[in-house]
Amino acid sequence: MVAALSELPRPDPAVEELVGSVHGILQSVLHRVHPALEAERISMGQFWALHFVASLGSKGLSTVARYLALSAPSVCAKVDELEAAGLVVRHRAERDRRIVELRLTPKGRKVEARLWEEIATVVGRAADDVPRDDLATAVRVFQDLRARLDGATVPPRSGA
Amino acid sequence: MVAALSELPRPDPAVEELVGSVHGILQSVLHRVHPALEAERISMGQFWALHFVASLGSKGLSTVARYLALSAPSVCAKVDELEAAGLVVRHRAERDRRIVELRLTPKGRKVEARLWEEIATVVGRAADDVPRDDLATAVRVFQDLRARLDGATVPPRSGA
DNA sequence: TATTGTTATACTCTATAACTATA
DNA sequence: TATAGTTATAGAGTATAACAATA
Repeated sequence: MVAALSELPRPDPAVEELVGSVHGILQSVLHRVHPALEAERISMGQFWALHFVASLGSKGLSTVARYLALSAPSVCAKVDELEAAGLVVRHRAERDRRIVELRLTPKGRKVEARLWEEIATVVGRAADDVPRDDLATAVRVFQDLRARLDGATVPPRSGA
Repeated sequence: MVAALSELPRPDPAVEELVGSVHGILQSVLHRVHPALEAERISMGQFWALHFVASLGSKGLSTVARYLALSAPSVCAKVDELEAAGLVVRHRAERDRRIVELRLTPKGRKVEARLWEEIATVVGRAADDVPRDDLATAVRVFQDLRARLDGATVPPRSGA
């Protein structure tokens, strides 16, 4: 039993620290932004959908679904809600009429901007006394990591 | 309309980049770890509960709930499952018999270790060519941010 | 045939309210 | 009276399967 445990030493503590911190931060931030989301009458999931529709720029629904790591039907339902709220519009692409392109409405852009403003305030306050260089390094490291992780984008979800 | 938009400039782009990257990374990582979770027969939520039970060291259920940013009943249900799976044990504290302390079983420790090993592998692979110093800086920045954000731990959830 | 999106349906997760027991 | 935990129940969120339209 003891032997079995020693065959499973804690892996690189830096990784656990990093992932644990990341998880904790994201939770804290999103938790604090919750009131702002309620004020805009949208859910967390809708916010991230809005974010990817905005940042991917007129891509099809399934592309957005892939970035959200959600199934197409889930995203389809979310888009229904965002469309009903007047934040997003669908329209068929001409060159391939199977594809439904998504775009933010002006209202959608405003809502997204307000929410990022809120997040920036929360994070900015916490990052207040973090040296600018260190913060810039952290941003760069995370962009690199994301690029590397997204690079071999996870296949739809093949088992194991 | 244009004027209204210009009153809402994109906030500090570094913050949006950072939070966006963090969100993307966490999603990628957790998505990739999904098969390992399935192999251990536990859900993502159960994994994080396991993590906090392990890292908080014999704290009560509601403390764990606060760290998970979940309601007590939700965590209570999760602990039921973890206990049924033989990963966690409950026992009443003697000094205050209202409190239910939580601890990992040896099996729970092994499962947690294996999953962190998997996460470390995934992240480690992506972090392969990131300079060690930069990675260390990122870890430090995130620990600071988390400490700052957790510091004024979000109250139970007062509206607005 | 393969792909994009949608609809129908069931399951998991989470929360609020009400209850028990300790303090 | 207040706090820790549990039970009961309802609501979001998500997935899989089956379908429609287009390539």
